Amino acid sequence: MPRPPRFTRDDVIACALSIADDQGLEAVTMSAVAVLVGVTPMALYRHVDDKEHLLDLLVEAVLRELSDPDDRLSGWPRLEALARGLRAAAARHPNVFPLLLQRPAITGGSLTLRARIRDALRDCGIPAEELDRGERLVSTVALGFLASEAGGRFVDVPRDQRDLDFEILLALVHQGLPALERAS
Amino acid sequence: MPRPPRFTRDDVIACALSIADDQGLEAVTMSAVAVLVGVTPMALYRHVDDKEHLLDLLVEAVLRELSDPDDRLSGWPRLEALARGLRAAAARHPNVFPLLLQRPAITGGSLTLRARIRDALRDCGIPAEELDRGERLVSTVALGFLASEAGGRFVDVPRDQRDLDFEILLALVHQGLPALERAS
DNA sequence: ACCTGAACACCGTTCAAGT
DNA sequence: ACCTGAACACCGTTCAAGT
Repeated sequence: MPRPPRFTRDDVIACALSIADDQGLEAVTMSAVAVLVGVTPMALYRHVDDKEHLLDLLVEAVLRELSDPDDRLSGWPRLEALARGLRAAAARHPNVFPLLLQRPAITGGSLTLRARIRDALRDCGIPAEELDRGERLVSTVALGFLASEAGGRFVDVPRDQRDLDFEILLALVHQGLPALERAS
Repeated sequence: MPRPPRFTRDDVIACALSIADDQGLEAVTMSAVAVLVGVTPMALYRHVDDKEHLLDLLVEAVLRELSDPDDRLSGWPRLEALARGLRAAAARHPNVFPLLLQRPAITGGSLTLRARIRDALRDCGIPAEELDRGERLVSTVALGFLASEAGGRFVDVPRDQRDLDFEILLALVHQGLPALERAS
């Protein structure tokens, strides 16, 4: 007997994300998610391969929140806007963010983020053959800082100090871009 | 009846580390460690508070492997040597390394690492009031890259390219140091 | 077609009991 | 004092059965 599904994959993701935000990643258990969806844990497997898959979807959901880059910006300001958008997403979902560093960036959301970074770098004058490396360096520096911040490595550092840290890091990358051109 | 202990905390750490190296972090289960020690899982709790504590000890063990900085080096070369030493440790224990970003750096090993970085920065001419920030930035950049590398985010990037990435990252920080002096 | 109940293998951890 | 057996609460996951 065909029956209409009672919930969607997006429901699962939304519930898992809210648990992660409220109580941390380790609270994201299949049965906790199921309770929030209003269903038994086994029903989740209709929409999700397994727990690892669910975590990947969580990362995707966070990346999908990134707003499209402002078209009026170009070059360095555009790259900077990307970085600030990423930091805002990290602030909204600090518990999910460390996952970004843990798995290869091959899903849709992280691929488009990487493409956006490369576009901005090209716009900054980085030669085509250095775009891949530039993207790796920029995202490594950004994710390193943001994962540190989200992961609590800076808990004892006041907020305004961390804000300044971030600005300095941006300046560091900005002034380092010309060196990237020379690298090849 | 007093009895001599059959194993030490260091035995537990060594076994856990070898499991992590060989089969990954998720294979480090209390019972897997116990099997390798040659004892029941419950016996581990004599030497370790709980599993989280064991993971902290694992991080400590990796940090303790870092060799003392070469006294003949000073200034930037010394900082560079620290970074290369850290990368070598990450290469030996890629599965443990992502943990470094996950918890506050307040244990013995990471405190001495931080102190060494600050010492090297002072030696580079960074003013005293900027040493803390300098340490945060340097370790963030380094850990971000190394955790990315260890975590497999660069699996599809050939080794020699990653080596070059690392050199460029070092150069970026090197040339950015003067900006740090001006920050205050 | 969708969801569930029952069941399985595994996990971390406690505590009283054995030596 | 040190280790273990038994037990507990919890985990992810499967599969046949219900609707």
